[in-house]
Amino acid sequence: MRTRSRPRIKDVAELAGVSPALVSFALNAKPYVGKSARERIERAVSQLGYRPNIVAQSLRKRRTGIIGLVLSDIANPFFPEIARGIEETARKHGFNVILSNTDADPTQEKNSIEILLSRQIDGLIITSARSTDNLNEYLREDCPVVLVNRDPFPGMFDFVGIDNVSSARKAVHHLAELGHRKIAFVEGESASPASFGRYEGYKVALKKMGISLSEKYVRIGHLKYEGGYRAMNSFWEDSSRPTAIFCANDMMALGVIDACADRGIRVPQDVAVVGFDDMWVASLKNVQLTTIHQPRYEMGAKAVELMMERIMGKREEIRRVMLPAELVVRGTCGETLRNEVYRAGGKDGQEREARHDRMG
Amino acid sequence: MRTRSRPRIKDVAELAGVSPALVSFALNAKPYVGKSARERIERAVSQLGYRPNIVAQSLRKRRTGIIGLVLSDIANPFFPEIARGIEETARKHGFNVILSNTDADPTQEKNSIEILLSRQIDGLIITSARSTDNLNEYLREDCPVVLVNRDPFPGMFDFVGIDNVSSARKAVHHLAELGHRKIAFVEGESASPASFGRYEGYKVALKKMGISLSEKYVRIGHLKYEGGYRAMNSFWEDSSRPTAIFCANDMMALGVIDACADRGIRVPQDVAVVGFDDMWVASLKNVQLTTIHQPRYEMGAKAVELMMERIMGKREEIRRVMLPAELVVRGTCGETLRNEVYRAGGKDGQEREARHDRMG
DNA sequence: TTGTACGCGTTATCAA
DNA sequence: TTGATAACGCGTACAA
Repeated sequence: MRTRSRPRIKDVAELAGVSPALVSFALNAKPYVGKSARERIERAVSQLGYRPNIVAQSLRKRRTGIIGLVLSDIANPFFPEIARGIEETARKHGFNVILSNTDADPTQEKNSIEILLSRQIDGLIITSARSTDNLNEYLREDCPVVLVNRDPFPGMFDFVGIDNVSSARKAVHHLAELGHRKIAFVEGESASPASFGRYEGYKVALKKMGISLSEKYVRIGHLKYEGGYRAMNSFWEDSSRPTAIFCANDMMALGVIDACADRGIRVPQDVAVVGFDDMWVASLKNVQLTTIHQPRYEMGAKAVELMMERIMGKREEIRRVMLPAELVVRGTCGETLRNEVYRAGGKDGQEREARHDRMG
Repeated sequence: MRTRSRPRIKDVAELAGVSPALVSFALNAKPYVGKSARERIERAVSQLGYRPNIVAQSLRKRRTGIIGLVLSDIANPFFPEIARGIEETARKHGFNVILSNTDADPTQEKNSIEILLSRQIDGLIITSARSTDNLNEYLREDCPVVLVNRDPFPGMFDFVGIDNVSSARKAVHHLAELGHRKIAFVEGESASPASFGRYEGYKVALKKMGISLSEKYVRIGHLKYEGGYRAMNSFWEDSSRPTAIFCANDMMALGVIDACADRGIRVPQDVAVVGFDDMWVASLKNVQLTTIHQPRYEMGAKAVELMMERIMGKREEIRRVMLPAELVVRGTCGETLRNEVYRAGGKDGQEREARHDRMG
């Protein structure tokens, strides 16, 4: 049995003996509302349990207070922390977030974005866009767009990410300094500018260390666990056996490590492995993956900050924000087993703790 | 420079030489719209790039097509797959999802729900509600509620979850069958009915196997990694050394395992460990955690199905749906190292693969 | 097939 | 300064 429909502003106005407009003014803390009227209105509001209808507000104000978040799959461990940063920061600014998964399907992505625009969202955040996406279409839309993690069309949209080239360079440089000369690379996917940047960094580091680049040490793993697993097997079967493997993400590194386990190859004694992302699994004692830490929460939070500047009309020019990404040395690169180097304090500390929390 | 504001239905009507009402009929595939008019309308729509304003639609139709999803923290590895199941299924039904994190803070939760109700959401899904939450308040609201994972007030709301008692019983029974008599339990938190159910199952299994319950084998780990870590240390320091440890979730099991690693205790040779949830980490070769598989994607999907029945007014009575949760035997319980038992095929297969995917 | 009221607040105009 | 009235945002539903 449904209860009576929700009270409207008119009901409040009648109960308080004023006009609806005055109720609106009072609720929006506008000036020029008499004290006695204000009090009667407040009483009426709480008596009726009145809550303004945000849909009606949105229609009139031409602002919904909703940000659309488009990503391929929230169940992919890379995204949840970004989403967290986005949602929490948006909420602090009085915005809500609509989540939309695209399965990395361009058609699906287009559909999602169309619907979000129909919903009159105030801003659109797209994470891990690919160069094959037709984002140009949305340039003309009256809705600010911020990209996170990947920037397939640099200079066209606001962007938050990290410097993939220099981060990858750091990782490979570290391996080289440990004495490795046969350093392999497991690439992600070609449509990902992030993955491509990491390949660049790999090449730059090799060059700087005087190591010649060889195709036989490069595989594509499509950013997936299975891809890393296959890449590792492929290295061994081709007898192109590297002593170190740098992977464009942690997922592939885990695949590499598991392939090693199946073949009885010891990590790091026989092969050093380095990943990229610093998923929370990486810090488990049974994993101890050396990797590049991506500040995912902060990426999300910063994306919303950029979005707010746009929504408030405070900025016109495109901004590209690069957050620091640091090498986290753990066990799999063979230097210091079970030694974890983290920069201390700050938001990052909180974040780490939150990661190990879970409700059952 | 903003482009012209988006076209309205009036613009389409004028261009097509018909009334706005007819455009509305045509777009909503209502019958009795003349062929020529229909064609002119379609042309006008595509020429102007018209998209109906869903906010206006929502106001008039008294339906927003939005489902609110309230959870403590999307970055907590337990939730993303549930969220995925919810979002994907909702999308298939033409609904969008607003995501709201509460940090398990009742005040924050209340705020979130109030705002969602103000947004006139058509349904509310709450995952991992606690007995301390004041959900009763929302019973009177004109908005269907479905709970997922935890059901603090059985019979008051629709619910989707698993049978925690029998699942836990299965896990403990398995350990007992392997010969263990000193089986410890690391509990989650008292406000969680799910965690409580697992404790019940633990006790039932012990009784059935003729093992007496002892307080010294029970600890509280608050569902966190650190809690599991501390619990394990506590067992050893108290000299109350169990030969097997059943944890109310995987996160705590990982903490237990890491504590073992730090103390040189071998898993499973010295201590068998069993978790609960089957997070994707559990299947890594370096983890191999025996655990109870929770069909999280399906829980989310089913929650939306229940919600749709409510929204369509097809059902009045409360439903409690219990999905099957199975024991997945891996390495940490010592029976069969590196043997993974999964039921084959079905949605679950897809899900597993998706889990190992990630965009970089 | 069209005119018009309506959903529910906000904002501009006007009156006291 | 304080308040009321009416138009408006944009589609939809119903009577005509």
